[in-house]
Amino acid sequence: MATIPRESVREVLHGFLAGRGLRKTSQRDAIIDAAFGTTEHYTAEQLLAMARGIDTSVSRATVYRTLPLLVESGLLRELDLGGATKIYDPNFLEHPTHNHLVCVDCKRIFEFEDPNMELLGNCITRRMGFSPSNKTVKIEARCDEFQLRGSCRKAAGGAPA
Amino acid sequence: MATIPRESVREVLHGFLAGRGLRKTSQRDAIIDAAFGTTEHYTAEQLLAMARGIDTSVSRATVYRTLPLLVESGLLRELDLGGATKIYDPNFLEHPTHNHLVCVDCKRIFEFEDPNMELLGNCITRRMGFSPSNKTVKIEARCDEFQLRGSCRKAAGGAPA
DNA sequence: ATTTCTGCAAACGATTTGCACAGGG
DNA sequence: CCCTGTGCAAATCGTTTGCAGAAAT
Repeated sequence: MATIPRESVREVLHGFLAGRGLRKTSQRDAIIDAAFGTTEHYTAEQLLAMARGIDTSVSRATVYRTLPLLVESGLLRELDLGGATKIYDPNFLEHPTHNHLVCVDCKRIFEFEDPNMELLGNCITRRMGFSPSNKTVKIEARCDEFQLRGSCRKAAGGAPA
Repeated sequence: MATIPRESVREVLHGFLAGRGLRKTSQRDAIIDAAFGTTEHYTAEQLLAMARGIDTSVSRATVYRTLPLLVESGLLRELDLGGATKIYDPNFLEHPTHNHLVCVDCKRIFEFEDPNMELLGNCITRRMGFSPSNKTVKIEARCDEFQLRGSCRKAAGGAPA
């Protein structure tokens, strides 16, 4: 669960921005560092708080304007897990094909990676006459331990919703 | 692709409402008939239009208040396909485990059903110490035909986004 | 110098809600 | 009758955007 060196992520993004004629700014750097300085999921609002911890001048608007850039760069992934707000996941760099299980009891999000799921998705897509571009699997499930004990200790690996 | 007889869907929902101490009203009936009188996907706004085609007195608020009931009854499924608005899918009655492929070229939504996907999802869930409750697979993909010809005829089976 | 960025605050759009009356049981 | 359901319009809430000044190239 090690974080990717901030430096290299920054460099990649600086290249991405340059390629689009976009500029390198201190606010964007703060947002980038905040976005990839954790392996937890976060919302736009939470990212704003984290970025402000690095540079107090970062505004909400800039966060909302920067997030789509990070997503388009391919380094950050946007998740639609059902709630009203979008959730961002910085872990696709390390685990490009992982997916999510949401516990309906405690609402925590657990990540999983499964090569069979990946292969099967590709097969189905091709069989339908398409070329795979992006696959999203969301599993909602009840925690067995929670059912038995009324509480669970699965905290490790899971992020609160 | 036949629609389930409206009558039986209505009866099931009347039972569901009664079980909760909720009442049968003409507006709810219009919304139910509209919701299950098609196999196309729709948004809340589109359902409002369809319901008004049956009973002009149906209001937007009632549609928004009724939709969660239909979803909770298990007859209607809410989809988060990435857009700003939620999409509703009345086809889970006939195909309880189907999933969706969204064409990134034409934005159309195609449904598919695959028993292996179903089994694999269950396996992964159990392996993680959970009991499956609900699985959602969304595949975004490029249409091969569109890539070659610049247009495609896959309309059949697909609903426009 | 030229353009892109930024913060602010107002605008937006889908959805939710308070209210007073209508209507089901 | 009692209590839930309804339409209307206002309120919410996450997100987007117009603007004028600030900063990067």
